[in-house]
Formats: sequence, structure tokens, C-alpha cells
Amino acid sequence: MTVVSRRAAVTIKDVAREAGVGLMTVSRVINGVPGRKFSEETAQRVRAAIKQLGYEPNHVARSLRGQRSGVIGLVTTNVADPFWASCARGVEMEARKQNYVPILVATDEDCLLEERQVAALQAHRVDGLLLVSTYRSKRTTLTSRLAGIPTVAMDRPITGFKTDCVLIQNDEATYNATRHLISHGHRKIAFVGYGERLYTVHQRIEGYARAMNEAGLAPLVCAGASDPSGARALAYDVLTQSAPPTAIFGSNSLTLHGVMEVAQSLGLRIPDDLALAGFEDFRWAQFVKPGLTVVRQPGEEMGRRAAQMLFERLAGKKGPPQRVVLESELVIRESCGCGAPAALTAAIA
Amino acid sequence: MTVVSRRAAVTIKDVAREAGVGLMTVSRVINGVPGRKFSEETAQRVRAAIKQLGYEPNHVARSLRGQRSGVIGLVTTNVADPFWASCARGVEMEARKQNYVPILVATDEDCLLEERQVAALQAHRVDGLLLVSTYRSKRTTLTSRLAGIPTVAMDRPITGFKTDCVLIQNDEATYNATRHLISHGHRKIAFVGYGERLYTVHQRIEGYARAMNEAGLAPLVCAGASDPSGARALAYDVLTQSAPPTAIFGSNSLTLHGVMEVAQSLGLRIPDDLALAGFEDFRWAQFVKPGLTVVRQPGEEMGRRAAQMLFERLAGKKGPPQRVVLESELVIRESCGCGAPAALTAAIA
DNA sequence: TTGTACGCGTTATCAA
DNA sequence: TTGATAACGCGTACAA
Repeated sequence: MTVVSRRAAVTIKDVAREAGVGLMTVSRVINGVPGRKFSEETAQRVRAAIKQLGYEPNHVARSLRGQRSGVIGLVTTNVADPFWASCARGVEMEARKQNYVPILVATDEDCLLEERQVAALQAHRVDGLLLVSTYRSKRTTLTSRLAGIPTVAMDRPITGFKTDCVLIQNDEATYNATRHLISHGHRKIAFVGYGERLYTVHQRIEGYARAMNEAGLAPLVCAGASDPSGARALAYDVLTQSAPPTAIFGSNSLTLHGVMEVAQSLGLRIPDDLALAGFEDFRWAQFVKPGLTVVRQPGEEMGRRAAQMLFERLAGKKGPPQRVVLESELVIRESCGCGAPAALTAAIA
Repeated sequence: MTVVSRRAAVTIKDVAREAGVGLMTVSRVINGVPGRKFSEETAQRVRAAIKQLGYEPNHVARSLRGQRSGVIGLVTTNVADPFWASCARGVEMEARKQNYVPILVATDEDCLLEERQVAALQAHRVDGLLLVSTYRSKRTTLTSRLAGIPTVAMDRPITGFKTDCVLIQNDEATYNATRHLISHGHRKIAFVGYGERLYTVHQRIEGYARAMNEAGLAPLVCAGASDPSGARALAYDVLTQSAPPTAIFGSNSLTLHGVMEVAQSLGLRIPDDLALAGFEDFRWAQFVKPGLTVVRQPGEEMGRRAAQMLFERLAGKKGPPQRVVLESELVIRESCGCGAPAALTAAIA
């Protein structure tokens, strides 16, 4: 692949020539050193030249020189998912404040791809990493790579690697949602979701199972899907067995959607024949009929907080890895069996 | 801001020493020049050393040396919007195929911010730009900056700058949707949307007005919102006037959502009291009641195609700017007044 | 207060 | 087939 011709970029040299000063004077004016080692008059000339030539400092050269690159890596599983999209938005806004830009890559929940992407980010000399890490089913060099770069884990801790992380309450939220379904009189409640090796799924199953056990009910976990059709298959199997559950907790938005599709195709009315609750609120959830009872996760805030923590580390903050857990919220609508469609929300402490 | 210590990276020099060869031999082995200018035996030694040391080529240095940086800029208005998120996803997937990574920045529909972001991308020496450009209400240096970087416009052309672009059919889709509403007997149909200076909004208004005029009806355009609350205000005004419209076309997802909220608060039944159609399909649209009749835009494909066009240019493709227009599709559900909730879709030629 | 020389990691060029 | 050298744009260390 050859590169097309590019307009010769204007460098610090051009500015120096234009302003009739040395290179370093220009550099100093640009970087505004603490000690003000130049006269205001020359500074004026330099600034004029910069403007005139439309000079823009070359981050690449700065970066090579050993300074910060001004780039961070943002590794999610798939930005098309609204939750990761809002997370990316939070990161982007925070990065902008700090004059940083994020490189966006995806792992598709594949630990090998995750490793490759982290390696690529490393090759681009990012100053830090924001990482949504996937369960590692194979040996990878991930943790040794991570040792070289300030990293903040988002949504899930990184297996075998202690670092700053921003998580969201999973168990407690699922516990409360399950209890809520139980309070509606359901005794057979299934948990449908992705593979339980995923940290968040595991946590959610824990909360679900705790609520079930406390109520003396037998947990019914259907985990192992990895895409929409898998979730549908799981839902179909559990809903067509001899004594199907009267309620289902959907571990994520895609799963919940799949359950709805299957329920509809089976002619099940919600919440009368099948009550539903699950994960992830979204803009239109109020207009879905029946309104969905879901756990709302602060995705944007997670991105923002993670970015903030990373920038603090980049600014030199010392200390042991920190763990921040953001609260989630159970938004009660109608799919659980509640009559009132009003904004009856219960905050989870 | 100081940078925390970073593990000293292993360079090509280390590899050369380890393998007992010169720098250039290593470089040649890595880059596998066409003419195979090295013996297989030395190549083996070099590859072994690379593996042993865990060497990873430094993109930053490559970039400085004048080669491609391996980075492209991806400028959208806001990734939290599902449409831009799917677009970003398309770009990301295509970039991955080409061993490129995208830097993600947002403009928030602000032309000044757009300029700043493009400048930042320039400073990072991106090889190319994928840009969702906003209407320029103020003088900016955008076009002169763009002259230096291969650029593909997405969703909207760039004012005053001819370049490759990937657009989506707006007028035709809106024309068809409006005609569909008219076919249901509506005579007073309002168009509610964002500012008409936005290219896409302008196009949609054209299609809407054409359908109205052809039917001998008077267009009723309520444009000028710039956020959800603005859209709600617009919807409220038009729905509470003396002779309110019996149907509304919502120019984007947020607007359509706002109209639904207002309609609900006014106790309007859809589609009986108010028929609705609008832009942007989404995963849950089938479960919204009534099902939403919307134009489905191929966001991911747009991102993918734009990225492909950019990489073709980066590979040296010559020729005048190309314009690709992707087809959109009217997904007919129930909000327009159609009874059948089935997947009755009409492709737009 | 200002300027010069060097090095960051890589590749193009040229010589061996 | 290989290696030495210069250059990319910038900032640090030092000299003027």
C-alpha cells in the first residue's frame, strides 16, 4: 500500500524561519515553559508566524521524542451495542477535556483478538488503556503487555491482573430484580444469558441464585449463549419444556430481546403468561409494550470515571489499584407484572 | 502532566544485536520487501530474535519517518447515538481488516468543534479522515485543512469541499413514507425535525414537501430543534394548535421519540388520533406499541463503505471524487395506521 | 534570553 | 545479500 502525496506539513523549522528566530524559541513559546525564557516581543513574532503558516505541532514527533503521545486506547467488545456506545461516549468526552484522543478497537468477546488489539495499541504507543476485558480461555501475553501501560479496566476486572477498575453493581441489582419477580408470586424463574465465564454474567447469576435460595426456590440457569440466535435457542428450550418457568430474567439486552421474540412466537402474553425482567435500559424501553422492567446501568458514567482514573494515573498519581463500583438502578415498569406504568423506580443502595 | 515510568520498549536495535545482524536486515525481514533481499537463513535468525525479545514495531517511529501512520480519523457527531454507533462499528471492522486503527472524536454538531477535532487528528498525522460534517455557520479553516488529508465524507457532503462521500437516500425514503401516510387518508401531515440547515434534514424536507405538493397538500414543516427537549417543544406546539395535524413524520429517532412522549402526555392514541412515521429503525422497534413505521438506514454499511473508499485512496487510487448513495428501506409497521404487524417491508428502489 | 547538537525508532539511499 | 548513514520533527541538555 503506497501513500498518496500529502501536502508537506509545516514544521517548527518553517515557523522559526518565518519568525526569524531559532527552533528552540518557537518550541519554548509553544510549550510555555514555567520560567518564561523568552521576551514577549519574540513570542509575539512567533505566534504570528504560527498563525500565518497554520502550524500544528506534530504529535507523532513529540511522541517519539519520549513525551506523552496524547492518545489512549479504548478497547470494548463492540461499539454497536448501546451500552458500550454510551461508555465510549463518556470516554470521548473526558478525553476531549484532557486534550487526548481515543483509539477505538473491539474484541468481539474474543480473548485472542483482545490480545492482538492491545498489542496494536501498544505499537501505537498509547499513553494508557481503557479495557473491557474478556474471559481468557487461552494462554495469552495480555497481562505481561499490560504491565507496561497504565490501564483501567471497565465493567469487568482483568483476570490475573490487579489494576484500577470501574465496575457496575451486578449481583445486587440482579438480586433485587429477582426478588421483585418472586414478590409477584413466581416460584419458577429462569435466568437466561450469555456464558457464565463472563465476569458480569457470573456476578448476575450469583445475585439471582442468592435471591432464589433465600426464597427456598431452585435456581434455573440457562447460560451459554454468545449471540442473539443462541439466546433465542436458550429461551425456546426453556419455554417449551414440560413445566416451563413463569418468569425469566434476561441477563442482557440482547437476551431479553430474544426472550421477547420467542415468547411472541409462542403466543405467550407478557406479563400474564410470562413475567420478564432483565438488564439494560434504553431510550425506547418505556414505549415497548409491556414496558420493560430492567436494570439501568450508568454506561456513560462508567466511561467517564474510568477515563478520569486513567488521567490521574498519567498525571503521576501513586497508590494501590483502586476499585470503583457504580450503582445501578432497577427501573420497574410492567413486564414484571406491576400494573402502574408510571416511572416507579427503586434505587438500589 | 508527567508521564509515569514505562517499561523500556524493545527496539529494532535490540533485535539486530540479538540476531547478530544489521538494523536494515531486521527492517527488511519485518517488512518483507518484494525483492527478497535477504537469505532465508538470516531471516530465520531475525524472526527468532523478534519472538524471543517480544519485539513490536513502533508505529510512531514509522509514522515520523514518513510512512503511513496506520491511523485514520473517525469524526462523528456523537457515538452514543445508535446510528453513529453502528457506523463506527462498520468503520472499526473495516479498519481492522486493513491493520488500521481509528481515532474516535465527536463534533456534537458544532462546526467549531469539528474544526478543532480535525486539527487534532491532523496533529496526530492520521493517514485519512472519515468525516460526518456539520453545517458551517461560522468561518473555519476546515476545507484548507482537509486539502492535506484523504477524506471521505459520511452521511452528508462537506460544504464547499468536493471529496468522496457515502450518503444515504433521504429524500426518496421520506417521499415514500410521506406518500404512505397520505395513502392512509391524512391531509394534514407535519414534518418535525432538527434544523433544516443540516444536510440530511434538508433532504428529508425536500422529499416530504414533494410528496405533499404532488398530492395538493400544504407542507407543514416544524424544523429547528437541536436536542430532545427542543423536539418535544416543537411537537407540543404543533399538536396543541387549533387544527392539529393527524399525522407526523419524525425526521430522526430522537424526534420521533419526543413526538411519542408528547402524544402520550396529551392522551393521543396512535395511530387512531395521530399517525406516525419517521427515521431510524432499531432493534426494539418491533416491540414498541404500536410498531413503528420507520426508514431503516444502513449505518454499518455506510461506515464500512466509507472506510473501503478511504483505503482505496490510501492505496493510491486516482480519479475524481466519487459519490455513493446507499439505499434505505421503509419498514412498515403499525404507527402509520397499517393493521398488519407483520414484517411488511417495502424496499425503496 | 537564545541557539546548537543530539537522540527518540524507523526506513530510504547508497555503498560494500 | 548486507550494512552504514541520513533524515523524519521535536525536546532536553548544554553552550553562548
